[in-house]
Parts: sequence; structure tokens; C-alpha cells
Amino acid sequence: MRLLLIEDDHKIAQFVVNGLREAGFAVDHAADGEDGLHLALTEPYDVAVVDIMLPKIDGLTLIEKVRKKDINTPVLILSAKRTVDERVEGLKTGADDYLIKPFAFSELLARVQALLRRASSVTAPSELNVADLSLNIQTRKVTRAGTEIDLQPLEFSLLEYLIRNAGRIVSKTMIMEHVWDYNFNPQTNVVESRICYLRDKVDRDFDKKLIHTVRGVGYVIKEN
Amino acid sequence: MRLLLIEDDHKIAQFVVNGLREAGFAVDHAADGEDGLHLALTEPYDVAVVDIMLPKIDGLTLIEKVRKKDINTPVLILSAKRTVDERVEGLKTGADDYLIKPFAFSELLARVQALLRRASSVTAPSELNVADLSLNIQTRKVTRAGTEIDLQPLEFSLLEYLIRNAGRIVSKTMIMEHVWDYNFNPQTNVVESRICYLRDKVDRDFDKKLIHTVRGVGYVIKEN
DNA sequence: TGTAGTTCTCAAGATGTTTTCAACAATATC
DNA sequence: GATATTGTTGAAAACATCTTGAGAACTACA
Repeated sequence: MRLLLIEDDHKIAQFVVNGLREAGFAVDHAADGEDGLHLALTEPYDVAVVDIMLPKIDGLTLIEKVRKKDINTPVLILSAKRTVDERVEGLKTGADDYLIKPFAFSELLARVQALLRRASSVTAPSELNVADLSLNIQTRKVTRAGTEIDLQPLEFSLLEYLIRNAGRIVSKTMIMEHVWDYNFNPQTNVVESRICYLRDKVDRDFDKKLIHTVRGVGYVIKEN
Repeated sequence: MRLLLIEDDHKIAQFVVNGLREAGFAVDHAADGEDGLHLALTEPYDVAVVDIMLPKIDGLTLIEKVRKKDINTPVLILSAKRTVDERVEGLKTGADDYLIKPFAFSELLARVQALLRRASSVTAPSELNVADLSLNIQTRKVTRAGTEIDLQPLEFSLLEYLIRNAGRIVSKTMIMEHVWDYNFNPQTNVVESRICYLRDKVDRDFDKKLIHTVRGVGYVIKEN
């Protein structure tokens, strides 16, 4: 499997290249957008991992240019920013998944493998479902029992994380890490608070509640 | 699963303790090398997470001392430095894995779980049984003769401890120590009280009682 | 750079759940 | 039957989570 990594931070690049090689990938590495674009256009890759903040050509522009040439290599975006908008922007531009720094290498590997699996099967499922609730990653539309639900960006991320782990309990620490991108624990109740707003929109008007609290641990989304 | 964290940075410690507890570990925390060493030598842990830079006794020395006493608890080292030397040094000294700060919590969790998996060559069963009573550690579901039983957190811990020692008599002091994490004897009847509630849910509606009192000593769970 | 509008965080009180406590009852043992 | 130990229970305390308004931070647009 050939993989292209475009990342300017030397340390991160080395760490990722090493890990991916150990995992059996043939990895090419470019340290700026220009080199990266060149490689992406001339070499055939099975998957690409692209940082957004890059010298010369930024990641999003790069992806746009690649897609314009009808190259559909799955792209995983790396981003240092906590803004949810950037993720959205990335997906709109043609990326297939995103990961926020700092990330666990195991997470990166898992996502890369997921992209490959997805690419090999014909259709990319951009819709996630639990019961009558459905969430479309591309269009960012969320519906429950057919009616559209309007979510804030953070609420969308939170719901997405819950649904990706539907049936599994996700701890508040994990939520913090994945949705807020914090790697420390703020002494505040942001998670509870946002869960509350999310429930308002997702569960309030429905008999069957989907978001369940697991005391002392976190939350689950599931049908019953 | 009992885990020992030795880390002096208060924020990191709190964050890690929190996350690990949510993930189901019984976590003890020491803020310096002296306390940490004492705990490591006197309590039985399934895994330890040790910072290298520590007040009083540094992490590497600590690990060395622990290994000299023939304690083979798997150890994951935390370090702020990126030097390869330190890593090598750590692994030579007897550590089993290495993680550099800042780290993502999920990475820490993944590594701790990997160490545990590696250590217990036989995979730990997530379901414990006594007669027709079964307890699933992962999902925290308890059933008796097929019907689900809803337990409070403490009741769950208590039952888990009893079942792990099924057939053996466990004293009230032992229960206090393992379920309540007290290492002194409070002049109250918390144990009796909670056993009572537990019996209510586990034994009341069934002919065959599983929880038996051993006068003057403690309790056993067994089939007859 | 300013402004309006939106979204997010924070904190404090309300609500709900779990645990402890303690008084009394029941039971085993000698 | 006396005594010590354990069982039972309601009430209080401790704790976790929910809810919400106020204000901070951010965004878009001029």
C-alpha cells in the first residue's frame, strides 16, 4: 500500500512515517505543499495524510487542486486547530476524514485503514444512523424521524462521536479528547452542558430517548 | 484491574486518574517517588504508569528498585523528554513501554491495555459466572437465570469481588480494602448494609441462595 | 477595526441518584 | 436465654448530573 504524508513538522513526520512503515506501508513524505502536490499528481497513492498548515501551498488548496485533476485518492486531514469549521471546510473540499493534533498514532492508523477499507468497497457511507436518527457527514444534515434538526458545530461533533461509537460507552475524558481536543481535564462541565443542549434537540420531542447517561463514566447512544 | 500512577504534575495526574477510573481501573496515585515506591512494594498492581522526573526518587531508580524485589508488574514510562537515550535507558531498566508527553489520553489507555493483554497471556474473561448468575465487566450487565439485574456501582464492585473469589471466604476487612478502598476499619456496618441490598437483588427472588454469611469472618459466594 | 450576531464556556443552583449512617430487629452460638 | 453478630430500613449526607442565564470569545461582514 502506498501512502503519501504531507507534513512540515519534522518530529511529527518522523514519528508518523516510522509508525506507518512498521505497519507495512510504503510511505513517501513531503515537507511542504509544493512538493506534496507534485507527488500527489504524479505518483499513484492508495491514501494520503495531509496537514492543513503547510508552507507554500496549504493543505486545503492542495486537496482542491488534486481533486480537480480527478484524482480520488482518499485523504485524511491533520489539523492543529480546534475549530470545527476547519474540519467542515476540509470535508467540503474533498477530504474523507480528519484528525486533530495531538493524536494517538493508533487512531491515525485506524483511520487510514478505515479509509482504505471504505475506498475498496464502492460506496463511501457518509451517513451514520442510530434508530430513526441519522447524521450525514458530508452535508452535515441531521434528521430524526424525518424532520431536520439544526445543530451547532460542537453539538454535531459530539453527536458524530457518539454515533461512531453507538452502543459503546464513551467516557467524558474520551469525549473531551476527541470532540474538544483537550489533552487535560478542565475543571468545568462543558461536556455535561453540551450534552444537555444536544439532548434538547435530539431527544426532547421524542418518546424513545437515544442518549443515555452512564453515571461515573460518560454517555452512550443506543436504541434502548 | 488495579493501576498505580506515579506522577508529580498535579494536572496531568488528575486528568489521567480521572480517565482511567472512567475506563474502569482502580487507580492509586502517588505524587513522588518515595510514596510511589512504597505503594509499588506493598500493594499488588496489575500495571503501573510512572513519570521519570519525580521528586525524591526518580522514575528509573524506582523501577530498578521494584524489579530488584522481583516484582514484575508491567510498567509504562512517561517522559517529557524526547531523547532516545532516555527511552533506551528506561527499557533497559525494566520498563515495558514508553510514552512521551504531551500524549493523547487514548494513546495512554491503548498502551496500558496492550501491556495488560501482553502480561496475561491468557486473555482475561470479561464475563464471570457463579451458577446461573453472570456478571459482564465490560458492559456492566448482571443477569441471573437470564433476567437482567440492575445494580448500583458499589453493589457491582462488591459482587465482582465476591465472584472473583467464588468459593473462597472473603473477610469484611478484605472487602473494605478492595471494594471501598479503605485500609482502616470504620466503626460502621457499610458492608453488611450493602450485602443486604445486594442480596435483595441477587438472591431474594430465587430459591438457591448464592451469597452466604460466615459468622465471625465474612461472606462467600458459591452454589450451595 | 468596529459591530452585530452567533456560538461557546462557565458557574451556580436545581434535580436526581447513590451511599452512609444508625437505630432497631432478627438470628446464630454457646 | 444471654450475648454477640448480622440483617433491615428510612432518613440524611454526599455526590453526580442537569439546566440555564450571563458574559466571553469568536465570526462575518462592512
